[in-house]
Amino acid sequence: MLSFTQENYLKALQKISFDSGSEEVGTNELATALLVAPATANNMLKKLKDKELVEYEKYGKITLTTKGKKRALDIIRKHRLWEAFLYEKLEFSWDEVHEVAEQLEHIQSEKLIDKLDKLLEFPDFDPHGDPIPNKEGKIKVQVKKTLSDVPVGHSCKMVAVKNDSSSFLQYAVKVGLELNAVIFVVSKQEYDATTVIKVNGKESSISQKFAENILVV
Amino acid sequence: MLSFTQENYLKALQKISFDSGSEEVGTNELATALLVAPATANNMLKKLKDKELVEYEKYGKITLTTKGKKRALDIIRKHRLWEAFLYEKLEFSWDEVHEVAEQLEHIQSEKLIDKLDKLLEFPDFDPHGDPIPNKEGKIKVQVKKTLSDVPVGHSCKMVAVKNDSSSFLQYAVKVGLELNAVIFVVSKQEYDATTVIKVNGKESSISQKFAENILVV
DNA sequence: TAATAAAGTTAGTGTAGTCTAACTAATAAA
DNA sequence: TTTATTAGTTAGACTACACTAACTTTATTA
Repeated sequence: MLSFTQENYLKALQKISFDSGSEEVGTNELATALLVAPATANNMLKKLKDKELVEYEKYGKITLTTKGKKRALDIIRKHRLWEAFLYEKLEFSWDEVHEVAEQLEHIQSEKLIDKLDKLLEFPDFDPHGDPIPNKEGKIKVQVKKTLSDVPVGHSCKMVAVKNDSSSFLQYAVKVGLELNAVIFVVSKQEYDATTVIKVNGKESSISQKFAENILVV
Repeated sequence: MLSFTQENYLKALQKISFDSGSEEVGTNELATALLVAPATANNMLKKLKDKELVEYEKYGKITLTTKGKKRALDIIRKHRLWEAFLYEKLEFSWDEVHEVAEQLEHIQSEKLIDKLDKLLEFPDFDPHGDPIPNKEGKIKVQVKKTLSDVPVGHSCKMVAVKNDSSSFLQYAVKVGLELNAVIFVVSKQEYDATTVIKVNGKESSISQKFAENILVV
């Protein structure tokens, strides 16, 4: 049985290694992600090693074991299914789902998750466009590029965001962006790549930085 | 902010005083209900007193303050709404809802509960027939008698159970009983009040003890 | 390659919630 | 009304998770 806290450590490890594209994670990196002191993370790592959830030697890098990865993906699955539920069934907005799902992901009940999955008709992606792992931990991949890659005069469909911060999400909502929104690229500034887009007939000007955080197909 | 554990203490206090019909609760009684040692309960009581959630003097009885009672009813509200959700929307059976609701009741999000309430169309009772307090902690009462009070030859409708143990609930399911089931009292033994009932055309013989735990109108 | 900076570890503390063992107060029974 | 029983309390210890301060190892860079 894993504690709440231990589940969060596994999830953070999976998220960091996924985001960085590397299996190996450092202690400080983990501590920063979890907003704890490095000593705290170090301490927990010993326990996770005893439980054979991580591979880790003194002064070395941390990797999840197969078992650890399975558990982490299971938590991520629950998190994203709950996000989908809040968005689809309870009228939560895009930027509100994450916080509540952080709590709901720790509920222990296989039946609950299976039924939720069924109620939502087995979704492959959550409201942020992130893939929902299936029961075996398999993830559907979708080829994505960022909005900044789309040439002037072309259209695309938004499928995900790279950034979960609520300020980012709220700004996205403001310019009319939501999952599956159709975006037309009107023009692009040569100098700093500031882009004018049209969403639902409404034109907005967005920075390159913002465009790089919008994933499209 | 209350911890998980502290919420459970408040809920237990409310439940005990409701069940016994008296405001006053003893330390051992509380400890027994929570499956902890009396010393543990005593220890926690001091903290709850500091937070002005309970009234309590050394060697005296425990009562919830207005503030404590409000918090307790809020948790009970959440518990019962989740039970209703699991039963109505996720195909959980009668005897499965309690365990999962014990976890879900601690989720912190007013919006979540309001939306859940709306999704369920503002129910007054949970799947066990227990009343769901409204946002202000008000409870709808329903006049109830037990199945053992119904005379031979009469019918009644089941609205609640007095006992939540899973063995009891499973036996209830076995004889065809569920919320709103129509029960016809076929006959009653003079000696020990063993009763024969008919539910959905199926006859079963039940003990007096069992009949006393079924609430009907 | 030696000095410095960054990353990681250890030791010692604190808080929340739990326990057992030993005690005291209140209540019931002889 | 004295004694026995039950209820409640205190003291001390343990585990999980967090911290800070001081230290060690590894990596960087001058």
